[in-house]
Amino acid sequence: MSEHILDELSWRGLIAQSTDLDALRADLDSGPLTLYAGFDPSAPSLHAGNLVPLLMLRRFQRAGHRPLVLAGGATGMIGDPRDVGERTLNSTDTVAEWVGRIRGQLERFVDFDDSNGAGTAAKVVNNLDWTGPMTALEFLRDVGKHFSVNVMLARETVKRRLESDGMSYTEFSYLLLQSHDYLRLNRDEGCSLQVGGSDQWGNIIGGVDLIRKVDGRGAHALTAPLVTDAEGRKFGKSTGGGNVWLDPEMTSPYAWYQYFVNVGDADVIRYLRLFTFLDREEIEALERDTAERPHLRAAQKRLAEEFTTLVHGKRETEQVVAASQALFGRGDLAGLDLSTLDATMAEAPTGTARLADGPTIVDLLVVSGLADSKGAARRTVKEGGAYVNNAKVTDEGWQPAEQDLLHGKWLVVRRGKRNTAGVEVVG
RNA sequence: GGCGGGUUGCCCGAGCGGCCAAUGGGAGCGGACUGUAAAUCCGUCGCGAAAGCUACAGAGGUUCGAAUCCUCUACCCGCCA
Repeated sequence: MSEHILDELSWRGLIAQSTDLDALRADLDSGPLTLYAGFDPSAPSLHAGNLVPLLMLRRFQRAGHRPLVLAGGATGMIGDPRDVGERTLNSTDTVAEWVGRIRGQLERFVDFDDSNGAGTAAKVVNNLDWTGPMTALEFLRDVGKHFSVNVMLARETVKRRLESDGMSYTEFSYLLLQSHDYLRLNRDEGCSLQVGGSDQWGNIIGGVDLIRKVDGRGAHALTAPLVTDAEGRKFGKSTGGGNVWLDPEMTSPYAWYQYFVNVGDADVIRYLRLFTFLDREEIEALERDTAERPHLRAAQKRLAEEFTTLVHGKRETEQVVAASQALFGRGDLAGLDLSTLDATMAEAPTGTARLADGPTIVDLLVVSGLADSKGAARRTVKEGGAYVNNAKVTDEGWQPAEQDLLHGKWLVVRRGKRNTAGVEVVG
């Protein structure tokens, strides 16, 4: 008998808040239970943080339960209130396009196969399907009547917003929409557990309350902690700024891998528990490795490899691992054979330059995307952070010569310790 | 609808009509240390080689000169109706 799903979630650190866990356990044990998590299209792609609840659905599915993945076609039109301020509404077209893209990503993480007859095949739903046709009067009478403004005003986010820049009625209503989703899925799909990030707790509980008030039934809620790094910063905001996106056009697989291979020691073990399916023994072994032989970065490499495979597939992962080894290994770049070099450059960010134009190191840093402007590039050189083919360049006017080109066409340009790119020299 | 307050660089936030490309903090970036880690310390932080250009919600105006004054517009906040 394998470990109970709730026990697994517990040691992985995936349980932040919950309704009665014993009651949930009893329901889980009495057969396949239907659960859901929702994902709003607030961007054209999911980001790494979204994977915590998404993978949680997968963990439940592996344990014999049935996941519903909800794409927030309706809630995405409204916007979940956040602490910082009122959101700008996205156009209907934008939301529709983003829902489509996110839906495609969601589908990759759960299993739709029902051939084993266990009744655990996943299903994707879109809350626009039931929210869209609802009239304002229906919404106010059937949903709104069950919510107390007094209670809503007491919510942390609402309080903070009222103290700062206020909040529109639109965003204030978000809770009702999500609560209604849970009610609908409870009725139509027999869904009795909603999971999400801990910032969703209030919204989830709103649904639990609504189900009890309207249908007199109990429902469960479970949240995972928001992923932050050891400094408490919101996950995915460090390293070059910006989110780490699933869409390979927005965050290349190479960049994704690099992000996770650079995770700090203080975070890596926790991330392994949150983002991978490695078992407890394996993670504990990596924890010992990190403590005893930190310079080998075994845990970081394993995390990056596992997580990249999960998101971008095995083939792509092998390529970015090879590329990373080529660029960061101690091996001499000149010793790489052409096919390895070409393959590496296919993964790394690259730019092109013409030798005839007499590009300087400053130009190379800019065309490779390593520097945002010539001024920034010049600064990098001045600060001693510029390298070509692993050799430091200190002269702003330095220009590559024919014999600098690897295999007659590549220059490997680096800014600082860990930002590397290729420049293909033509003509 | 009335009255009052606000809108500054990635974020927060200061800013006397000239000395403001704009104080300070955070983030970011580079260096030293190490391990493509953390912490720490140092440096840096609109674009441009420079002249200069673009910037302080938007549009006009006053002035030799405006982020700073005036007018209108948009958005936000508060109080009153």
